[in-house]
Amino acid sequence: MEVSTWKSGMKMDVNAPMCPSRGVLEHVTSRWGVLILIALRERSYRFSELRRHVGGVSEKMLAQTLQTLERDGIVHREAQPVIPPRVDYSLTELGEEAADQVLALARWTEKRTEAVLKNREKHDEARA
Amino acid sequence: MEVSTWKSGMKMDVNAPMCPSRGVLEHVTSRWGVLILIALRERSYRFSELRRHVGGVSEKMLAQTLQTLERDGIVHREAQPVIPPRVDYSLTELGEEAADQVLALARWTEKRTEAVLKNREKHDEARA
DNA sequence: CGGTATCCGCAACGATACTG
DNA sequence: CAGTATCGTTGCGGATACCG
Repeated sequence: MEVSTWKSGMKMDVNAPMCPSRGVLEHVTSRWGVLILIALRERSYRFSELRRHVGGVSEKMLAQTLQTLERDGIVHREAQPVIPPRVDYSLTELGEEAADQVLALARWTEKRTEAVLKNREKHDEARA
Repeated sequence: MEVSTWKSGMKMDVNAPMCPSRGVLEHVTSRWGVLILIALRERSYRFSELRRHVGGVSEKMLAQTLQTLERDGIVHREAQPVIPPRVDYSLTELGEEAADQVLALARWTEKRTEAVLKNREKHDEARA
């Protein structure tokens, strides 16, 4: 598995990585990207609905993350020309594949969170 | 899948989330966490070796990320009392599980990066 | 070699106000 | 309702220096 193409002496611009897959990976593993993918895997959501379902995300970050994922062809945006406006977000086929992977990771995390918490306690008291 | 326990009107502190699994998820999906897990899944690495293998990471961020993952019980740190110092990093059992999930996601990303790039082009020219 | 400590700039982020 | 615009802050992350 190729992780990097960086060589010492090269100028490394992380936001325009020579390894473009790293950029894609960062989009789907981004803080809100992960939660959006998991939510949309169940069903499509409207903007505000999604904002409520994913707790703690600002309007700005939700819009921004959705735009990024739409540009990547992972999220599909369907705006209906009605008043008041109605916009539905859903996963593309590509997005469903991504969401499956992300969900597997999230499920593992949930299953193992208790173990991680125990480890933190042990580690902290060992240090004290 | 429970994504959030946030309710409107609650004070939401994202760094001490009511849903602790979100914190764990953010550690393993963090920018360098992902790449470290993938590297360590192959074999154990020494500090500088790991730094070279994961291109573009600063000493500070590498140390910081490793400490976080060690505290979570995902990475094992073994320091040998020799001169010059030698420290090896490897995955715990918990870490191997995590790395498997992350690797699956990374593999998917690599397989689909081309498709994403095409989508970006189409999306950008549609906007122009 | 394998870190820690310190400084600091800048992009990311959140809150708020506003618009179609 | 579904965003954009603006602004203020924060904390991520790089650079550098130093230590055991």
